[in-house]
Amino acid sequence: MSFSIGELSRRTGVKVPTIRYYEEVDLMPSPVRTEGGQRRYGSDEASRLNFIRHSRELGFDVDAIRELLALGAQPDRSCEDVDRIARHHLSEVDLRIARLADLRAELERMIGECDHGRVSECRVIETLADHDHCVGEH
Amino acid sequence: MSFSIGELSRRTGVKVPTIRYYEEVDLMPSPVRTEGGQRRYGSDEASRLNFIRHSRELGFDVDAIRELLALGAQPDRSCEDVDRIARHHLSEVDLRIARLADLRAELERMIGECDHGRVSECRVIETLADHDHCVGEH
DNA sequence: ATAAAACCTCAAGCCACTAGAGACTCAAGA
DNA sequence: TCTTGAGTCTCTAGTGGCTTGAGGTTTTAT
Repeated sequence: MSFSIGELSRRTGVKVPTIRYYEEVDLMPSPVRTEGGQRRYGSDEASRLNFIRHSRELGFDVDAIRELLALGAQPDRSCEDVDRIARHHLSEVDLRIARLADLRAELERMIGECDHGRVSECRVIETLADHDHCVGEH
Repeated sequence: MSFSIGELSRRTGVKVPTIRYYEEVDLMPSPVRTEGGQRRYGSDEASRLNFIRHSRELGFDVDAIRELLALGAQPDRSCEDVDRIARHHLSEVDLRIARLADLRAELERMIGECDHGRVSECRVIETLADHDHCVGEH
């Protein structure tokens, strides 16, 4: 019923030092301790940690997760705010994708222009040196 | 012919503390100083800094830029290595785009399933809590 | 009883900067 | 020439989300 931090780590896939870090930044509560001072966890903590891990995998930052956890603890509340946080995050992900796509295009164009000759006439180096060679903006 | 760090900043769009930081990590050489100890730059430094800025905008990390700068300084050399660095970076960008796209799909699905009722039956919260609700892997 | 594995705390490191404090220098105008 | 104020200097610390390591203690299995 009660297990160590190593076992919690195995169950959730979150590394031991990371669990301690989450405790430090108050994402995880301070657990009970054995007489010798070691942490002992139960299934509630495992669920919470799974929630955190999954949220992190989806790219939510620690502040957003804190908010989501707080909202999750109020079951009767409307889930409007949850939706808002998720949508906000989605729009940020969209932005990052768009920026990366631009960048990718620029990189590919740059690489495509290289004739594999000498550095002195390398278009990659030239493009990096002079922003004016670029097609889009970044 | 010789200008201050603020002027260099204006010409390149790189912030003053960032220029000093680049000097510290040896991306930029230590410039000459006035008697009073202020940095003075010339157009070579401005070109180099433009190269750095543009490379950073394209997402190259500091180590890659150091390599590119070193290669750029050897004009007679084949630009094979330049190509390799750029292609390597392109493939990493592709990876990031792919991961973000997966994530985006997951987020959108999650948001789409929310009926805007109470938190207790919120699919967003549920999905975050339980990885098994997910379609792909991450 | 002992040995090994797991655990503890605390501090520092990572990346690429950014911010702020407190002191100094420089260029332009009076 | 003097003054003013904008710009510059160094140094330290902070950011996010951890990771790594040292040096010591506890737990567990034999």
